[in-house]
Amino acid sequence: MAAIFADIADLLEIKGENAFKVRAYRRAGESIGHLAEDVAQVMHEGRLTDISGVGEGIARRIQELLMTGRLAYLEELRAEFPEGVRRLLEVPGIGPKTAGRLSKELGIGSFDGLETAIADGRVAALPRLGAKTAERLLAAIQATKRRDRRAPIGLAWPVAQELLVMVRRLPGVKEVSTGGSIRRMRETVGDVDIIGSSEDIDATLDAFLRSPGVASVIQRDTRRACALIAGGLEVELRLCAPPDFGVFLQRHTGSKDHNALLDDRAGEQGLRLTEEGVLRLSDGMLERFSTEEDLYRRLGLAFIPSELREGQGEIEAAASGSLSSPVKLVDIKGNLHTHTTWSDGLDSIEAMARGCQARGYQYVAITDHSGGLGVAHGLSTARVREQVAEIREVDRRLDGIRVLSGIEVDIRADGSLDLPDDLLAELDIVVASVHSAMGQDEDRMTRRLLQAMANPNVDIVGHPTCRIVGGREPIRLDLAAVLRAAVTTKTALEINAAPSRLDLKDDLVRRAREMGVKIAINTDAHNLDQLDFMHFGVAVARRGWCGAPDVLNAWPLDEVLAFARKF
DNA sequence: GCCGTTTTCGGCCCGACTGTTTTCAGTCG
Repeated sequence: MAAIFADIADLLEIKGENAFKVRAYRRAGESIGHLAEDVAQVMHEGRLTDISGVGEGIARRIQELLMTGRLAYLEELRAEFPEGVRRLLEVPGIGPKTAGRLSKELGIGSFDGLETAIADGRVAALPRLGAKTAERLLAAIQATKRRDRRAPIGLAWPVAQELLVMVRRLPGVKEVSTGGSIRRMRETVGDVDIIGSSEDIDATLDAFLRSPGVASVIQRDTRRACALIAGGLEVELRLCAPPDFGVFLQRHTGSKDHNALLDDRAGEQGLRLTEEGVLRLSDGMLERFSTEEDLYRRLGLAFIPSELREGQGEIEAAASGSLSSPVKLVDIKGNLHTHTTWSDGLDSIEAMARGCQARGYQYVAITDHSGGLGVAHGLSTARVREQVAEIREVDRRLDGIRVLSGIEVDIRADGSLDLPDDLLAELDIVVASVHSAMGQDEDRMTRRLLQAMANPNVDIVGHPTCRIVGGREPIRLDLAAVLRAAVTTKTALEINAAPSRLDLKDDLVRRAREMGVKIAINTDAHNLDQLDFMHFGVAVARRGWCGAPDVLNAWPLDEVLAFARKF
């Protein structure tokens, strides 16, 4: 439904409709996409217009969609343009106006059609579109065609950390931070934004563009440099004067929605936010802020952590003082999903346990695969018992960390588990996960998960939706039913911190949390290095508004074990 | 099309850049 409203917004924009009407549809779509509950439920309870950005008109559209599965309005809009116009918007340099003219005047609705029209000169002949623009568009189409999709955070984040170190050493630099979507820890990023302050902006930008990591320069402005770095990631460095860093960083962290709402709030207070500072409309004075904390305070708000800045109620919460502190990496006391050489991991039980100890954890559960997963050398009943003996032995030998016995037991296609109940009952922690028959329909898949959760030995559902970021769609689930069952059966749902999974994803985490579901943030590490994935999972939990009390492995060990016993 | 302890009508973020113009429309972030 969110995609449908985004579709409508694009088409209205191409059509040249009132820009605010366009924005209304777009905002409504985003609200629905982030909704923490089922839209149908909201409709049945007559609360559609409670959704921010949804009024009478859009509520009617939602209703039509839910009742009939279709939307006449969208179909009419689509009929006005060649199919595929929206794709033209993906080409940098083509906005709604150009897309509208290309489709209306030349009947273009595809990249290929546009390429042909550029080649035979029809594009350059349009008023206000010269030969130079046509040439630029041709290059842009070709780039778009072979463009890699957004970079996964797992790839971009380490690069950003290296860039921060590099930029910090450049001449003139005072402060440096990531900005944009990478600072908000979205699961994918379009580019890596680095935001800094410098006493000599020109010199810093020059030095940046000359540094060895920079492969080619895309653009250089007075306060901004954009470059491709080795590996193909695009990096944008933006700089301001040191006294303005707070406002500058805030502006360039976004999100767009968050900033727009913050602008509204500033407007209500007779202020206007700019890149340089806060403009008092009463006397035209500019207030400058070197820290974000001071800026938010000036607007009467508690500080809003960057991961929460998506325009999804965080400003209201910060205003009313109800924004609770999100969980931090240092709150994490253990890791409840790890693999070793006993199944498909690369390091021993002892090595993984020591690795967790080195990361400051108080406990770790060793959870290798069960037998059904042939490819992963899953453990049979006999091998589980052998492994438990070794786990107990390592636990005795190591001081300062508790090593728990566990398993990642496979949930079979029929919902039964891959190991007998009496064996599972002997283990400290049981993670149950789906690894096969992922194409099942919603009904069957939901029953499969509910059956697994109903088993009192199951403590955590691993990677609950089985999605792969940029790779595999999530399994089909009645999520509301799964969340309800998680509460009643005292089963935690996992945030799998592996950056390729990040499953549950942020908006589902928020929904789960609101229903009182406990979350376990686990690395699912298959080697020592992957133990460092934890912070990605913590970021997802923060984006899902989880505090430490919501996170099972932020609890002391005795409470975790009590939860697992389901008292 | 949405929204409201300044408003139920009149607002809704904005500055920089680019190419095509000769003062500005369109795109981008």
